[in-house]
Amino acid sequence: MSDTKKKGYRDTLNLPQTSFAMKANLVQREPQQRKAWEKEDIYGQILKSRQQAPLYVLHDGPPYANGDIHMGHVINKVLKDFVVKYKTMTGFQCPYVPGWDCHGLPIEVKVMAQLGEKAKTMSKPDIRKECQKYAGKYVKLQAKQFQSLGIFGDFGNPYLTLKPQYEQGILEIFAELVGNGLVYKQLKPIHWSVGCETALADAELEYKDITSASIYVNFPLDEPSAAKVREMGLADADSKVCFMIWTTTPWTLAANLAVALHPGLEYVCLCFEKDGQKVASIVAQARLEAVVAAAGLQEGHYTVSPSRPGSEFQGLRYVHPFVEANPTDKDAWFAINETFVTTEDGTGIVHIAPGHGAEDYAAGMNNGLAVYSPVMDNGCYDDTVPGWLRGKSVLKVDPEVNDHLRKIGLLVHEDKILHSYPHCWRSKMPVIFRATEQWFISVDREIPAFGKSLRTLALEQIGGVRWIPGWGEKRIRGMLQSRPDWCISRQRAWGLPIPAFVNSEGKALLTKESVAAVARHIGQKGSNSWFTDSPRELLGEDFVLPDGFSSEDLHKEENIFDVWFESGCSWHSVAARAGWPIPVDLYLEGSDQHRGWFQLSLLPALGALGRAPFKTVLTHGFTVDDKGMKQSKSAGNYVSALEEIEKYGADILRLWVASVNYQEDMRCSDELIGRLQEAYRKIRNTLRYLLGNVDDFVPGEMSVPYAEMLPVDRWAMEKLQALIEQVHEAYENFGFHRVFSLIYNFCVVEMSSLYMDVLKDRMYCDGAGSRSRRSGQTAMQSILDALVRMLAPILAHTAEEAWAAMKYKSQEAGSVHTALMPQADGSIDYQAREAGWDKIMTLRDEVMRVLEELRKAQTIGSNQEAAVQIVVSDEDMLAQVRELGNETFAALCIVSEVTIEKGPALKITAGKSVHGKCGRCWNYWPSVGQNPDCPDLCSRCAEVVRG
RNA sequence: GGGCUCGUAGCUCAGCUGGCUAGAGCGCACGCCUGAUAAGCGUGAGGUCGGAAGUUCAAGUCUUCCCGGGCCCA
Repeated sequence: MSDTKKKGYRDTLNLPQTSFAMKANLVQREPQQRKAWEKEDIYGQILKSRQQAPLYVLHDGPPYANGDIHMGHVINKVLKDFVVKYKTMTGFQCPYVPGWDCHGLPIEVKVMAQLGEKAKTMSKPDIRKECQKYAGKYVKLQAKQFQSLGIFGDFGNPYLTLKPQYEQGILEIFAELVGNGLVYKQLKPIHWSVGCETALADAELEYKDITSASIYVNFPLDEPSAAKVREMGLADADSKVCFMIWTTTPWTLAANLAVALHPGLEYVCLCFEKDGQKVASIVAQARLEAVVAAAGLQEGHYTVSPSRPGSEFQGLRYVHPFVEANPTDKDAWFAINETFVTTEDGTGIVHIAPGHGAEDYAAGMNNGLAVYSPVMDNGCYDDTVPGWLRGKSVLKVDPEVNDHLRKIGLLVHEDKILHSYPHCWRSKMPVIFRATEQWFISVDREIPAFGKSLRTLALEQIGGVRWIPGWGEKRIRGMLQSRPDWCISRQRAWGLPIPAFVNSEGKALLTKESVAAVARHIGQKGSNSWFTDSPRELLGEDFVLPDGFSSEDLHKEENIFDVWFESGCSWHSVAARAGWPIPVDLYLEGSDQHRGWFQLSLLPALGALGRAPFKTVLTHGFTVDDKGMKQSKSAGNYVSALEEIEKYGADILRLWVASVNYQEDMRCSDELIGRLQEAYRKIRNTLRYLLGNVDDFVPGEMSVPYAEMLPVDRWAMEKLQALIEQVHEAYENFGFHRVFSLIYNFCVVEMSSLYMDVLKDRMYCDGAGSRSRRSGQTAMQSILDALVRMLAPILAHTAEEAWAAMKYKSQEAGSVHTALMPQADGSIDYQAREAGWDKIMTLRDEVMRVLEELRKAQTIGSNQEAAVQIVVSDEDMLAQVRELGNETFAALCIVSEVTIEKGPALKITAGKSVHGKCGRCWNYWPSVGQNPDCPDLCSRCAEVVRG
């Protein structure tokens, strides 16, 4: 056998040819691509190319500058990148300035730990410098990691909350809030971290289950009050009358100033004997059973008095169990009425310590109590408590308090309770409620300029924001309705100082003008200058001090802002400063930010401008493991983002992000991500096949107009138009997983298994320049060109690679990312032919089933060996196939021959073709052997080979 | 404990305002091809739509309860 014979006619075929490799090699190839992008400043180029275009601003929420990036970051940043790249490709100028949250406890705690003992001898500015170094390190690290995902943005000039200009922006907004009367200082119980010695924001709390003491305590009434209760007929003359309270925080009893009863609930005296003494404990009737059970009282060993409403007990006085003299300058130790008292647990009588609880505080305000908090920063009692408690840590003192109560006979019952309790996110220690002087932003004070409170404004304005998904509005509304005033002060070093001064009388200086003055100074010299410069320098020489203040008697406070206030001003410090209109177009973060950044950006913007900072808020869910459970390093079901990127490449991760519905929890594991490789390969091979078949095609001069294309090519064009429209709609609605499934299904179903397979004969075997081949190439070129552009936002690297491999493109664009999205060709009415094609495809499916039978019987191997006879009853189907023509339908089924006739029922029979096999195209056609010059070829191939 | 939210084949998703025997792709099984070849094609098997009750002529689709996730809070 000669060499040519062995090779057959292979060399005479138009086989696919392309530089676009089948093997992606993403891990090697992608970094090169990114280097090229960086070299040509792709981000700058894109913006330049859109200078005159309308603006679309996605304002980045700043991640915390700490640690490596994780899957949460990947999802968030990749989704943002989808939006930015897509919007860019629809003709918008779409800047993306990434940012980092740089101040705050996590960094300070880490740095302090690193410094160890050394920290004690260091000044605040020196510690802050260490923190700054630390933040800078992680900004660089994360920026690099984000970019390794193929994200475009102004990474050379990100926004950092520690930059002087950013800080100035925060203070400018703060000045507005001060000017609008929203900022006040007050002694108020707040969550206090004993471990970190600072106030904590709600967002800094973690809830954990712990076991606490659960105690029932008798508070004996003083004699006149006890007499009144006896007069009410509730207690015998010889019994000790008490209020029975229940608490899970015995240490707060030292700060007790009152007990609260519900005015509308019925109360009774539970009379029993304790330590030989007759006791009459007042408790809510509804809690009687529970209290009896807790106290372990046996049937017959107690009696219950008639009931009286809580309102009748108001004003009755009691003796504090162990504090001898009222430590406050206001009245204390009497019964008050409060409607927050419930009968869900306890005794229906609530011990009130206004310095140690939110409701207690409110109750204290209502009833003229002092805000008494005998606990120091370190969580130990101060000197105003009884001697046996002084200096002791409130976190450890509960057993002692209980013992003491037991000794003096007032402890009715002691138990343990397992409940969820707030802990400090950094020190992991239980948090206490403690009254301290803090700065607050009021959500209920009316703002004169707007005639409404922040809360009212917020509730109004969120209706005008587009929330995706829609329930986001419900969620934030609920939070806004119930949120307390915003405690914005922290007692730490690493942050932006609250620019308040005090004089030696304790009077605070904090006005719109003073804040604005300090803002200018800090904008120039950074926030470290607060610690190094004098008040006069900070305010500026020309600042006129208000009455009652002098430069000589002016001291700087050392509170810093809650970091949420800092990031909550980014719309001003970043977007407004860049000249972008507020509200910006889009905020896009995890759904936890309804409480965090969304809400805490909304409030400053409303307080300063009276309007929301965003038009649209899009949220995504969180990654869970493959069983739907929360991921954690300790549970071992944690997926490392960096490892995944390194293992599969960025485009696989991007494709994974696109493939899942981000509005819900996203199941994530190495295996799940790995599976996307297969989808990727299918898409890549589709592009490769199309590229390979249009390699010799010059659009324009070789193009065949749609109307003159072969039917199957028109079908492909029609499918493409439908795809373009659907993909467009999906992108516009941020439905990336719909984009993915549309494109992926198109590649698998319409292209790979049908169109590309069917067209092989024509593309490979027809004359290279034949009209029929050009018809197919015209369609393929359009499909390729559109597909690459539609994929670009998702497969950022691969689309660029394919774009580069395309010899001809529809647009003059060096990078696919500067190109525009394809638009459906309005002249192609893809819906008109749909029903007809459905019939044809249904018939094709039937043929496939019959052929499969033949294959099973080993009558044929490939479809080309078969000849098919079809009897059709459906008139419409018959008409459709006739219109298409037998030969075309045969080609569509990739069989050699088809006959079709009308009959009573659908019947398909098939067998091995009786004709000879063409040595070139492998079809079994009647024309094989008819040409004596080429006895082993069909007439078509003979013609092509002879040229 | 409260607010919001999710639960359709092994996986990722469709199933609009309730209406034929619940769909797709992947994966899987079994074949085919060897001129897209660490590719390509075909056929097939997989679901009591988390569970229970109810409304209705009719429920994956509405109501209630329960179970199990997630985020946020207490």
